[in-house]
Amino acid sequence: MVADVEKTPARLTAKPSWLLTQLAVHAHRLASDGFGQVGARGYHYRILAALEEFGVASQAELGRRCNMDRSDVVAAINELAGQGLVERTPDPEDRRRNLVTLTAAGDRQLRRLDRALDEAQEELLGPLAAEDRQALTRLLTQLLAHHQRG
Amino acid sequence: MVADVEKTPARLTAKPSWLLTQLAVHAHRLASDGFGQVGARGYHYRILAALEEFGVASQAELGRRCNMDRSDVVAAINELAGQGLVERTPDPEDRRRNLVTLTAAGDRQLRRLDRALDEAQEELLGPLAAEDRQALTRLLTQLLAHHQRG
DNA sequence: CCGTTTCCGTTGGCTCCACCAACGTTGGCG
DNA sequence: CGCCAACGTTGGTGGAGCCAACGGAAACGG
Repeated sequence: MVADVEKTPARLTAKPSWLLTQLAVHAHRLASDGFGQVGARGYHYRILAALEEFGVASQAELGRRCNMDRSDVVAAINELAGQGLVERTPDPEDRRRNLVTLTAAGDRQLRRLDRALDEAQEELLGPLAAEDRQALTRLLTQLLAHHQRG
Repeated sequence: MVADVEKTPARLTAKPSWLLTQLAVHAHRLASDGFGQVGARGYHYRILAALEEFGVASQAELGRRCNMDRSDVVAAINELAGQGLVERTPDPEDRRRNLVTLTAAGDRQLRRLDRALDEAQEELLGPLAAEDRQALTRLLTQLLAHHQRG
């Protein structure tokens, strides 16, 4: 048993974009598993979080806040409303808009998802010291901010 | 023009997993655009890179090296072979296997993709100083290594 | 030696996330 | 008023990561 390591090409492992996307796969899997155990996905969490933090909002607003396409917001809200986690009512002051509100059940679900995500977070950062976690967060935040403008 | 910033929820922006996956979206888009201009996608690059670095390999080997599912390797190699970038021949010493070889055209394509990816890389890391790039790479590598064992 | 287990390639299917185009409705503005 | 912009909705695309199942082929164990 020579082990035959089967390493992945240096061309890949050397590129930050590879590291980033591969690690994102793990991050996504961890978060997804946590969400899945509560019967939700990423899109649902994003919307619930936005509603909790900023209150009632139109679907378009939610899309902009959560970095989601309008059409995906529609689908996600259909599902959330179907579970009674969210209410969709026409805006009397602008009949183009729908006002989306967080229900009490939605708030409870959000808290469950928060717990699940926190666990995923711990597992993701696993071996990193607090100092390293902070450095990583800083660098990622900096880069993300840059790419959201340009 | 009040700008109406429409910030994204702190619940999201505070989590490394959010930063990671969102930034990965940008990274993926940059790389994908580059690849697309040469008529390829990520899976193609991975396989060409593995072949160049380690030489002839079976499909299963390629899958393990590039972190791809066997079935996805099949599809990617169909496409690469269709473009003459790769050759698939049965292994005379193990009739279960196919041996995949990089052609001269494949090698040229790989170099084109390398250039495209290097540009994407530059754009991705944009505002980061060399020191920060190094730190980021180190942290990501460390985390990725951890998650590929467990 | 034969049966079981493992490996390989292939087909077909699924989910999530990110997008895009088009349409009808509605508001706002020149 | 007429035009344009915004909104919600429908329907569709594509990449990437998976999983289940199959038949053929090799390896292994009794």
